[in-house]
Amino acid sequence: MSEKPRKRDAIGTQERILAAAQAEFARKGYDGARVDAIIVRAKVSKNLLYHHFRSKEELYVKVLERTYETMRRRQEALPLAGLEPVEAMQKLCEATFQTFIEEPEVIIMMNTENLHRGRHVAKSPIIRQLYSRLSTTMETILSEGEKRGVFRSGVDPVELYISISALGYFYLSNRFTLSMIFDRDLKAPDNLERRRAHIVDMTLAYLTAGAPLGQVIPPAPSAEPPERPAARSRRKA
Amino acid sequence: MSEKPRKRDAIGTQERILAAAQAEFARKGYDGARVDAIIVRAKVSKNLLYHHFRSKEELYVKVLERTYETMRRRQEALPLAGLEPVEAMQKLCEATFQTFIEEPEVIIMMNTENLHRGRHVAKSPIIRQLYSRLSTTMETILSEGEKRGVFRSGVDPVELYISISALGYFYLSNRFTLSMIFDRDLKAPDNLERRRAHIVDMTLAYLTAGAPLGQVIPPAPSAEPPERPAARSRRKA
Amino acid sequence: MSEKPRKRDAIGTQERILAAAQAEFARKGYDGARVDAIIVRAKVSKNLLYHHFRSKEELYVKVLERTYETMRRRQEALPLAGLEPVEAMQKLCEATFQTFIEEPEVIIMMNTENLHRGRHVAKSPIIRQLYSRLSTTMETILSEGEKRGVFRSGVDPVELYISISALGYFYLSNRFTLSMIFDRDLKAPDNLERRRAHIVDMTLAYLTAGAPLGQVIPPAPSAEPPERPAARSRRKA
Amino acid sequence: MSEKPRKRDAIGTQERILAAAQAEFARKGYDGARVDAIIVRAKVSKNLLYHHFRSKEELYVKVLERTYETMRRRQEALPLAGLEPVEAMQKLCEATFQTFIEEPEVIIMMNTENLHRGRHVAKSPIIRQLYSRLSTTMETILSEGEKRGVFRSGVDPVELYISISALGYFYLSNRFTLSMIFDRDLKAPDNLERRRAHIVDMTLAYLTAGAPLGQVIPPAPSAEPPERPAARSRRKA
DNA sequence: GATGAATGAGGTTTCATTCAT
DNA sequence: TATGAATGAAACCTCATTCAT
Repeated sequence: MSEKPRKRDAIGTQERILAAAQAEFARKGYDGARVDAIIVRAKVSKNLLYHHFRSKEELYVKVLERTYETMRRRQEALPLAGLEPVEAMQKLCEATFQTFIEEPEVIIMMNTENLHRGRHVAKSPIIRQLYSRLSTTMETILSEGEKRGVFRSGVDPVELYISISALGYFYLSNRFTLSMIFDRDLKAPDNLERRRAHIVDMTLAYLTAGAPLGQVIPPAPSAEPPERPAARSRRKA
Repeated sequence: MSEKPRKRDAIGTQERILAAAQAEFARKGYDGARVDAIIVRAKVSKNLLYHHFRSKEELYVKVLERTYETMRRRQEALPLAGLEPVEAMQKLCEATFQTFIEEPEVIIMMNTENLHRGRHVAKSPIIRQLYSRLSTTMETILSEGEKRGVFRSGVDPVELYISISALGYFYLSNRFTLSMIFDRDLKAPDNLERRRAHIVDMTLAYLTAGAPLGQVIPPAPSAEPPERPAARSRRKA
Repeated sequence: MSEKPRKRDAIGTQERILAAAQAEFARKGYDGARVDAIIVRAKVSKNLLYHHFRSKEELYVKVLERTYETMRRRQEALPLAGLEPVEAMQKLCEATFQTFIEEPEVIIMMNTENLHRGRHVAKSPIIRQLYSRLSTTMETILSEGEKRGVFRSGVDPVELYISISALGYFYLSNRFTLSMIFDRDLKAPDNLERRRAHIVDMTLAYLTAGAPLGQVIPPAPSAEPPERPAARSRRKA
Repeated sequence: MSEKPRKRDAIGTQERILAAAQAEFARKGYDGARVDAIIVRAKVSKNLLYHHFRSKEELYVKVLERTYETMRRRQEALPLAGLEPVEAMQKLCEATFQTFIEEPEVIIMMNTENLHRGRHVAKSPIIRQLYSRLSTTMETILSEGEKRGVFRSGVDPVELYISISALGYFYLSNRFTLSMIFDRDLKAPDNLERRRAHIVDMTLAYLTAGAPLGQVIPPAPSAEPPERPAARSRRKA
């Protein structure tokens, strides 16, 4: 990041271009992004960009793949093994939200891709892999919770995953209009904290409602949300 | 709507332009939209468009306001008065989801506006009004539920509203990438039905968890989701 | 040509662009031609060119069609009716050569089109028409000559037409390299004159060889080659 | 030709580059040719190409010289000595046509060079040589024919050479547009055969017309046109 | 009021060529 | 020597907007 660009360093150059492209696409979307802005940011000449990437679209696809790769990496890095189902689910919710907070390009890249009706993901084989590992994780937690009687049965893991993502993603992706409507700065640390708790709350309430062992007391938030300064609970028991 | 365009019919012309613009913006976003495509769709001359709207941006803002107006209208049309809190909340969830299904431009307009960091909503006074009425509705239902002991207390209506929206909005807005990842056609009628129920389920589970009267049995879906054929329950007690 | 461009004169503008494009394409071929050079010559802005013609290629096709149209017009303008076969054939040869001299863009446009393997002519319906009229003319002359016993029989009109064209076209199209090789300025008036006579000579020698009435004495060149100062005969009887 | 490229084999490398360049220039002309396409075809690095040839233009000139050299070689290889004038002339016509058929790059290289108004030939001393030998051949045949009374006198050898070339060159160089216009595949073997005979026919008709011994019976085509199956006469006496 | 010709600025892409490694 | 990264210049094309008719 702080290394000065070396000459004739193809990999480094490509990295710089990709980083610049990611920043630009994540600020402006595909159509709003400007190749000129990317080359300025990457400190390369226009032709060099086209030497490494055939077109704006190819560059965009590469950035998109990187975005999915980022998400996959974070999901795989989640240490859930050995946790109780409730705690594991809580950590999963928090980590999902945290990813959207810390990798804001994810949201715009996905919005952009969906604006284009998934045209590019459809072609990229890399992306399908994303869910394979996640799916296993999710199913393990759910079946363990069910076995122990703390989760209801019959939960559709896909619906649940979509919901967990939705609760954090939408909050962040639409924060500008929502902030206007509700006159509340959704990015303020306190509000992020509250949202994090709310997401966990809704998810666990859903999973434990009607479970054999009945409603669990929602746990306190995990002591340290990943990679962020300590958060304080505002939750009542 | 079916009247043929008359000359000197400024309102009709403006309407046609707005409708065309909405269609174009809702397909391509702001940057992807083309003024030329709008005039072709609206069957007007370029000059006429610029006569009625000063610029692409102003036209976009007008469409954006229309979008919010649509949402406001639908919210006001919701007949919730006199319903029990649980049923009212259920209907509110379903109606919210239904709006996103039936007015798909809402999603892209809002994504686009948030891509632009809410630059335009900020300037438009019309938009702030959206929540005023909704807020009252929501608070009425929540306090009534609390009073009757069927909802927990201390629910933040803003968080809840965001969540209810999120659960439907994200599902639809990201359906292209999600469909790829999960290999499931999220727009298929059956899947929409399941999603509708899931949203109600999560919302009510959250509200009733820890409520004095304990977990309520989630009600069957409302007999007729707005403008759609009857839906059947797939839920277990 | 000497009119100054009027504003908002679509036809005039298109004409100016086409004329400029013809000049540029006829100087440089398709790949060597520069859109920038065309707009400078036509005194229009780049965007205006693209307003009237969708692309460089479409512009090229339009010029190509014009070229064929020019040839067709000249062929139809040929007053051959009522002439003796020998004289008619002589005039046809001379007129063909004269066309290549006076419309030099014809040669480069056709060379260019053939360099591109006829990709554009293939798509243009206009061009096939070229031969229909010519074919009739040619067959009339040939059969009349045969009937009168001055031309041999069994002449293939297509081969003959190709030959008549070839004798003038190649001389002009390859005049730069030929001039080098032979150290003779092929465009000099005297040399053009000699060539014109040679073409007539070869053609008539071919047609009259073995004809019933035997070898005719080649006639003196027509008094006035179309639009050119009088030519003198250098031929021996 | 079938040797695999060795390192340090400058000649082989140069040859490969030239062959690739010839193929590329002969397909696309000078402006349409791409240096990148040449290096890919030649399987050399960009630097190597520029090491051996200073520029695209120099490379083009080298290819052009090769093209002329090819023609010169073929002309010198023609075994005309000892033949009767009529037969010699027939063989010369056929060989000329055959060269254009078998070395198709000749046509595009010359068209290209003439498109550029002979700029490069002008500088190259090699090219002037082309005609020196040809000239002798031609004059020998003509004077012998004249002496024997089978050819007319006063024939301009330059005009005649241009005509003989023209009759074959134009037929092939413009075959795409001509094929369209006449709806006849000019490259089909039968049509090539007819053309070959037609060229001989026209040439001999011209030379023998008005010769002291009168019109000769055009001879049957030479038994074996170079590298092609026997051709049959279609001519009537 | 309606048409579409005209424009300036800027978009993406290409090409021959050079040069560090 | 061989590779392919790097470059400057310029290519074709697009877009929102204005303005004569």
